[in-house]
Amino acid sequence: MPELPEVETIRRDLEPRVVGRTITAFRVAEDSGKPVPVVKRMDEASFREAVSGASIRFLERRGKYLVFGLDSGLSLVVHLRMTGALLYRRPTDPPDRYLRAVFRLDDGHELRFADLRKFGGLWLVESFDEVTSALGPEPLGEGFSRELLEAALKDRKAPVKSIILDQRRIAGIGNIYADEALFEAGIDPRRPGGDLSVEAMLKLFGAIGKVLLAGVESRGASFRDYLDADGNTGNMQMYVRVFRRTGKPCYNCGTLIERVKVGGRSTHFCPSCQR
DNA sequence: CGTTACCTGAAA
DNA sequence: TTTCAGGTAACG
Repeated sequence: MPELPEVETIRRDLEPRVVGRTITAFRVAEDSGKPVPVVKRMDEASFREAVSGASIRFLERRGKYLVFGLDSGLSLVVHLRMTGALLYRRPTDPPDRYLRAVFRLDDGHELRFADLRKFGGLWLVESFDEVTSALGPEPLGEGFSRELLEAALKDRKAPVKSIILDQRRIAGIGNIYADEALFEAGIDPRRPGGDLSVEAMLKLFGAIGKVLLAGVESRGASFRDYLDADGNTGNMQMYVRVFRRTGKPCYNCGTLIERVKVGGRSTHFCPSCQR
C-alpha cells in the first residue's frame, strides 16, 4: 500500500521516538496456531536473539523500505508491501487487527507490525543494501536527474507508466503517484517511453517531484488501509486528480476520467488532458 | 517483456 | 459471485 510519501511519513514520525531506544524483546504473532512468516532470510529465533538488546541509532528510508540502523552494526529492514503498518503503541493500548510481530522498546512502548495480506517482511542484515541494492535513485534526492529519467525512457517501448513504476529505475513511486505524476505532466500512461519528447520528459521529471512532495506534505494517501505510526489516516486522497476517480469529471477539462490496465495495474487518466 | 502468484477482505 | 487492492518476485 504505502509508497514513498507514506513510508516517509512513518519514518519522520518514528525517528524522534525510536532513535536511542533499545529493543528489549521481539515476538511473532500466531495465526491460527502458526507463526506468521514475517521474518525473511533468517529463522525467527536467530532474528529475535539478534535484535533483542540492540539500540536503534538511526532510521532511514530507501525507496519504500524503512531501515533501522542498530548499534550492533546490523540493519533491521522493513517493507510494508500492500497492507503493512508500523504502529507505535503502548502495551495497554487496544489490540491491532492483523498483528504479525511486536518489538518491545526500553521506554515501555512497542512497535507493532500489522499486515492484513501478509506480504510485508522484516530482514536483519549486515548491510541494508543486501536488501535494497537493486533500487534506483531516490526521486527526491540528489541522485535523480532529468538526464537519468531521459536515459530510463529512451528507446524503450514499454509504457511510460511501467517504467516509472520500476523500482530499479526510480525508488519509491507506486500506483497512486505514477498516475498523478502522469496527469500532472499531461502524458498518456500507455505511451511508449521512447516516444516522449524532451519537453514531455522534462515535464514528467518536474511532476514526479511535485506529486511526491505533495504526498509527503499531506502525510500520505489513505484510500483503503494505509495508517501512519499513530494509526491515523493521511490526507492525500482528498487531493488526487485522477487516482480512483474513474467516471468523474477531470478537474481541468470536465472529460470523464477513464480506467485502463497498464502493465497489469489499474491506471486512471484523463483522455483529453493526457496525450 | 507481460502475466501470475502471494493473501485477505471489501465492494461491485 | 466476481473483481479488485498503495507491491514485488517468479514465472514463460
